[in-house]
Amino acid sequence: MPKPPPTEPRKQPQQARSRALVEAILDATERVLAQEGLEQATTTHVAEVAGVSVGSLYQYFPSREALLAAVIARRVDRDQERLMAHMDAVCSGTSIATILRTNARYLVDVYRDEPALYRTMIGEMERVDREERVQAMVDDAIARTVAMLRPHRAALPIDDLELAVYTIATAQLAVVRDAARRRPELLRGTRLADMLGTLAVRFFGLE
Amino acid sequence: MPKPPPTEPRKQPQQARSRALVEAILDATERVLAQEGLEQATTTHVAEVAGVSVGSLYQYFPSREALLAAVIARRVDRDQERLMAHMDAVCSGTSIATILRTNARYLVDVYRDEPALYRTMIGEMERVDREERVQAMVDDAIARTVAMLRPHRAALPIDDLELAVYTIATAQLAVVRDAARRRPELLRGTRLADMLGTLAVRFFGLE
Amino acid sequence: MPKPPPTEPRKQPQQARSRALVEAILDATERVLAQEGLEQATTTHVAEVAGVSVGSLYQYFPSREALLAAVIARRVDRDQERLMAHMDAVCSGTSIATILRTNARYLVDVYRDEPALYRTMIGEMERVDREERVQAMVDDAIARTVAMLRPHRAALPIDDLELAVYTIATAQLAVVRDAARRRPELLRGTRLADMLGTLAVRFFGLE
Amino acid sequence: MPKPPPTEPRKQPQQARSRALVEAILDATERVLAQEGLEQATTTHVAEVAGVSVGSLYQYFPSREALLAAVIARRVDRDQERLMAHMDAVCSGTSIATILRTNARYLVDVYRDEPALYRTMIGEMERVDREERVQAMVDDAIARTVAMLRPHRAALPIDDLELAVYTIATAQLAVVRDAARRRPELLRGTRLADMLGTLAVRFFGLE
DNA sequence: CATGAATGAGCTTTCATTCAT
DNA sequence: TATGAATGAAAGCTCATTCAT
Repeated sequence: MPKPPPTEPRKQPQQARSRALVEAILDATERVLAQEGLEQATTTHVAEVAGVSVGSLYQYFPSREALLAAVIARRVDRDQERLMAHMDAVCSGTSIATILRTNARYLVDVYRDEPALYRTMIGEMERVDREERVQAMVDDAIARTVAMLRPHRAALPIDDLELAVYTIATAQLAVVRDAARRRPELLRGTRLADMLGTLAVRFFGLE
Repeated sequence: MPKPPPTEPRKQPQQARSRALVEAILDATERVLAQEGLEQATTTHVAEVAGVSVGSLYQYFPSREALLAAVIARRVDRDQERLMAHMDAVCSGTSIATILRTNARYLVDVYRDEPALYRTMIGEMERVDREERVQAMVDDAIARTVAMLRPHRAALPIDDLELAVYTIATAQLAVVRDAARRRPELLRGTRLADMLGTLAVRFFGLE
Repeated sequence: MPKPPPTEPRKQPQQARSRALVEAILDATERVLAQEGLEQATTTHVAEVAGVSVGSLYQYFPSREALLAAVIARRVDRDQERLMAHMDAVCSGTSIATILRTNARYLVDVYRDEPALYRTMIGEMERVDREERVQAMVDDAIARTVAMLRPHRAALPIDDLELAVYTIATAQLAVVRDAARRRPELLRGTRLADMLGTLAVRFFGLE
Repeated sequence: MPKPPPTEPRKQPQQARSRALVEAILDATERVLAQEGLEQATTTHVAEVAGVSVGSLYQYFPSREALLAAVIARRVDRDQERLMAHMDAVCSGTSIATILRTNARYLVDVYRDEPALYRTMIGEMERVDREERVQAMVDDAIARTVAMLRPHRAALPIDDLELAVYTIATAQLAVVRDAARRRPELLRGTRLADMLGTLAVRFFGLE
């Protein structure tokens, strides 16, 4: 039997060639996940789609599990980067209400591109890398928002600020994910983003 | 085929026995899903845990897929029943705000019992029974809420009532599910339920 | 695991009821073999078609193997009876050529009724009951024919009479079986029977 | 997929290796069929006997069915080749009687080598590859013989030439097969072949 | 390093057979 | 005795993983 699979990335590919290979494999995995689903994402098939051999795949990913984790990690990192960059850019010199509304709009943006991929991945996200990255990203976003709101705490009709931010963040994220899966058309326009902005703004009694 | 003896509740005994077996198998499946995850929910293992043979399992469920679908169906049916019963009971003679708050509390109740199970199941729910039950239940709940709010429409600071209710319902459900998965302790107290109630109430400008 | 299955008939059902049951089961088996094929002839399915429980089936047939053997045995016995009766009836007071021709016609008759059944059974016949009945029947028929021809031995252009009869008997049987499987329409008319008669007659230099 | 090095007989080495494996598996299957019978010819067991893993077996044969079909196909192809080569060689410049006799001898040759294998295979042949190869081979042989005899039609005491050839061909084939199964010793000498030759010759009134 | 044929544990599913009722 | 639910061995097949080339 195959040994219990390690999950850590096998190496840090520093060479450009390796990096390119890793990216190609991750891209192929995303493509398969998005178009054919989790069950079809076998190592052989992914390698095939990536145009490399299974052996090469295993050179960079010690197990299927690790491959899936890496796909998720990459997505999450990208999303986080975008989100954080956005929050940094926006956090200075605007009203909190505006910030909350812009954030909501941004969140919708992130999920708009690849609804099919997210549909498949969201389920796996929890399982594969639960404690690590996704968690961290969300928690980081929550922490930043808490930090942002803390100065205005007194003015807000909120007891437990941390819980409130967790609630609203989770709510927004979940609605976007649900829409990605079941109502992708909602991601196209502005209405959902507006609604999520309003949700936050009213929740914090800002309007 | 020989008939059962003409006196007696006809096939009650067999049916009772069968029913018990089916329940035992479903229970075992839930246990495995909750404690060991989807991949470990093999037909052999589930049968083992249920204390029956694989053969018996297949007597009642034509395939692994069908078994998983049945687990979900049972859960969803139960939850829906509880939720609907609750909504019926509550909808008369109280303020809308109170209704929204009570609903939130109830939603939390439903998910409190088996967080680990829902953690695993939620991913599968989409895949196995997406269009049918889960969908129907959520949509039904949304429809009821829309119906309830429509009379007060003019007073609400809401453009698209249907979208608003979808948003808030999805948000509440998702937060509860997320909590079930990642912060089960939140389901124990009242704070999360209160927060979700407040989320809805403020969103509809009712307070 | 099921024990190595016995093949002997479990009991000699002397009571009429039992006998009827056995016949019903054998009939059902033939029907299933003819219409659905060997693979579908599972014990459960046969029992179902026969309108009895599997348990009852096992009361009379100790194994599936035994059941199939019994079906074949019954067929063979019947065919043999018919054939022998025919040969007895025909053997007195006619020319050998006529006898051979009539035999051929009779052989075709036997296989005409249930081509689909024979199609399935012929393959099994060899396997299930090879040495016992089919063999015995053929050998008996050969012996009778040899006996019939021996007096005229001198007049026949044949060295090894036994081998010659084996050859012609096997040939006729095989052609009929092949026709039953692949050209059932040939069994309808007289042409095939005539041809087989001619085959024998000419082989023995009788015409 | 990376290309093989541009010099060298391209994929010859792999193909040679694969081919050897395929042959090994087919050989093993024949051995199992001959010595243990159809039911024992499970994919696992065949792989074991061939000294490869099940996985490898499935790399080359998509299913058990396909494996059995391949065994039969290989046998039939070989036999057909031999038979056709023989008929071509023999058909010029001899009397028809001689041709018929030689053919019979040849037919016996083909079945002499592996009686046990044929015993098992003959049953399967019908089922697995009925319409395709076996049929084609027999029909081809019949067609050739018909063609050969047609010029002498007037001289033959035969009405329906096609039916006559079908009859004699089927008869000869069946007798040989029956002998392969039940009287393998008959295949050793010349007597059976002579008898079958005589059968044909006399049937066509050639002697 | 890359390759992809080879491996084999383990999954889903079937069905002959038994035995408590 | 008849029943048919229960059993579990064993089949066909897949796919993550390895390693000789």
